[in-house]
Amino acid sequence: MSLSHLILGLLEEQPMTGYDLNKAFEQTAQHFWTTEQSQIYRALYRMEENGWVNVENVIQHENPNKKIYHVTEAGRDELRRWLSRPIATTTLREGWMGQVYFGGQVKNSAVIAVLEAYRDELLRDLEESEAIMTSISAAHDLSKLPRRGQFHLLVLDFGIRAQRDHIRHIQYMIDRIQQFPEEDDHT
Amino acid sequence: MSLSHLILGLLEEQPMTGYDLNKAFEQTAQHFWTTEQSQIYRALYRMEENGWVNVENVIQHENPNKKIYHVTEAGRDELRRWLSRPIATTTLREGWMGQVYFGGQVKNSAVIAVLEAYRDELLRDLEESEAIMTSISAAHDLSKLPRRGQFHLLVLDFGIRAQRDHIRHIQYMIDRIQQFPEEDDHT
DNA sequence: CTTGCGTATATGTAATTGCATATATGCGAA
DNA sequence: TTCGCATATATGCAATTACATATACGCAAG
Repeated sequence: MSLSHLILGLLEEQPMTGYDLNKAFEQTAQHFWTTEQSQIYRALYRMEENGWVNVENVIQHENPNKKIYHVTEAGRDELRRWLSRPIATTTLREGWMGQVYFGGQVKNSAVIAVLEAYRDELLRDLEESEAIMTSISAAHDLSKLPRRGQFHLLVLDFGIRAQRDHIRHIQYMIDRIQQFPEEDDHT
Repeated sequence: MSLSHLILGLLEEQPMTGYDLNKAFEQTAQHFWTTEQSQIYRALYRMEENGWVNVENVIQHENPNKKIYHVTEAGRDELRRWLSRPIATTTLREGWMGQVYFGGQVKNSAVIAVLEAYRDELLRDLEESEAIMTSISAAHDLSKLPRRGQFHLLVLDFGIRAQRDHIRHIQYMIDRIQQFPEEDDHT
């Protein structure tokens, strides 16, 4: 259950509410983890049960009351344990590769169309990431970022590099498929 | 529920049993999809309910009886629909990136150790894939593979290229982290 | 004065998953 | 003859997920 760990990481940097966490996932962590808003609240509930976080109730007047979550000592321990744990081999679930793998069952042009649309979508994502990177570079002296920020930026940088390669490889596949026969040669 | 579609793809190429499908996933499809044996049987049950497949009961004497699954016309339709469907944006769940993202909360050496172990594991996987590719190249005249096989090989090739880049990027991160300060500079 | 938006937390529910376990056959090795 | 292995199918169960929906406050625009 890694969602709890990611939340732990975010809360350790800055105590916040479920609502804030959701925004953080949409913005900051979007490059490696997507989740539903409802999962965040359920995870926070479990984490509180585990004693990883505790709640500060804040009464507000201009907005609904809110609950700010703080990491406990036990939570910090768990976070550090997770951070040093060998990376769990992610369960591979790349359905799109299946769509190429079985491409022999439709026309080349169908596979190519699917891959081109995918490539274009990835390109849009890439441009977004690059824009974020550009705006960070403009706003900060990168060499003077706090240590924490250097790790954040490293992940963003990795994401951009990986995405570029990924797009390149998709294009490579498109080019290759263009040379595939439409039907088997039965000579 | 993409598992059913992958099963559909495999069965369309060759009718087989749940047991065979499990082996196919372990061997052939390992590069883009991992699943539990139990999920395969449950998926087959659902697919039968949907009318995507039907069952041929085979009585055996040297081994337990088995059920060979065949794709129906409805299943073929569904398969072709899936193959031409826009690629669903995979839910990102790269927990390991979180381990780097929050690396500021442990020592550089801890993050590096985690990444080095990950890199080595990826290298072992890569070598396996390359060995498979080599043995296929040795056994077949690649230019004379049936169309279906060309798609299979393309995916394997893509997997190898992506894996190589991935390892390269992991190494890049390691090199970068080696230059990170151990603590923030409070001058 | 009512409609929509941003803030804020939460539940309902069906599907799906991971992981463990049960069951059964026949073969070959110790 | 007993043990393990490959073959073969299946269930139990808790955890987790996706997706939809409910609730509620205060502000600003029309």
